Amino acid sequence: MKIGELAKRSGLSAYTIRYYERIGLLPYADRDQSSQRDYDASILIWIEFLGRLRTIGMPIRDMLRYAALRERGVGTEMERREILEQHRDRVRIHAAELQACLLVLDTKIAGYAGQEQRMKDYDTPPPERRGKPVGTRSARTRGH
Amino acid sequence: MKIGELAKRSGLSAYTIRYYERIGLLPYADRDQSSQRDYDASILIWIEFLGRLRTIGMPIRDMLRYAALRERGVGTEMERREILEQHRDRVRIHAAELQACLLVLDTKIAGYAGQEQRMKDYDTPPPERRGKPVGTRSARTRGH
DNA sequence: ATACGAATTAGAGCGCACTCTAAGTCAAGG
DNA sequence: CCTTGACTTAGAGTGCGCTCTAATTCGTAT
Repeated sequence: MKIGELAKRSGLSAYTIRYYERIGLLPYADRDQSSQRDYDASILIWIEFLGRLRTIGMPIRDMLRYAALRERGVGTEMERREILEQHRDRVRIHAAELQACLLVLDTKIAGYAGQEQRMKDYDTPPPERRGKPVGTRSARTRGH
Repeated sequence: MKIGELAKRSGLSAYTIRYYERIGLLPYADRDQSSQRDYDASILIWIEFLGRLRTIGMPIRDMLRYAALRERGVGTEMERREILEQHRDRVRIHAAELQACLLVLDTKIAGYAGQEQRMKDYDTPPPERRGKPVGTRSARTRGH
């Protein structure tokens, strides 16, 4: 399979595939006689897995650590598991924050819906409106 | 309240507060005689709300649309609600994808856990290992 | 008086994850 | 033969959301 075909099948662009190879997320691909990459379908499983890591927001630097361990193969299972577990736990926390925010948002939307035509300059309708310890972002998101 | 105090209370850095004002996310703040920003505590409610939008991953350009409508005040409720609803729906979809990925990840982690010392070069342990339509990222994430 | 800390501005820089350009090679079809 | 289109490389550019620098001005404490 050449890169165009892999791009179609994986959903990544050819640019991204080359980029991933460059940085080490994808293993260096064999080239044919005219130095074009020739892929085995098995790479799709790895790309699919990477896609999942991306969906859950794992930074590329962590995927790289994982990819490096995977290349080393046997004996690296524990470390790989740890990477996965750590990120999973971060995601669970983030997902909970997300749900909390969605809940508040729904209340606000309901507020707007219940107002239809009227409403003054209130930006925060009926419910909620104490407010003291402000701030919602998670530790890993904040940079300082 | 000066910017340092607001920074502490809001969790944003002073840099970020100035940046938000610059781009229009925060209203232009009154300055005192020595042109230092002087904030009213009420701004915290707005910042808290922005924090929530950020937590749910709303891009700044959408927050800006919302902020502009809010500045215009009365008569913009419907549009504001639409912005919120649209993003909420996107987030719900993303959250579902997240859950699906977490599930698969948990299976994989369990696989590693159940292997402890052994395991060959399998990167994808016991369960799963068909694989055909690859690709997990959501429409808004993909750029092509 | 002066030193300190906290603020101001314009604008540069950063980290991330791509995304694209330019210039060139190559195989297959008309 | 020659065009077409898919590929190759190195490296530049993009969009996002901050984050920081430099130079300067204040108000306050010693």
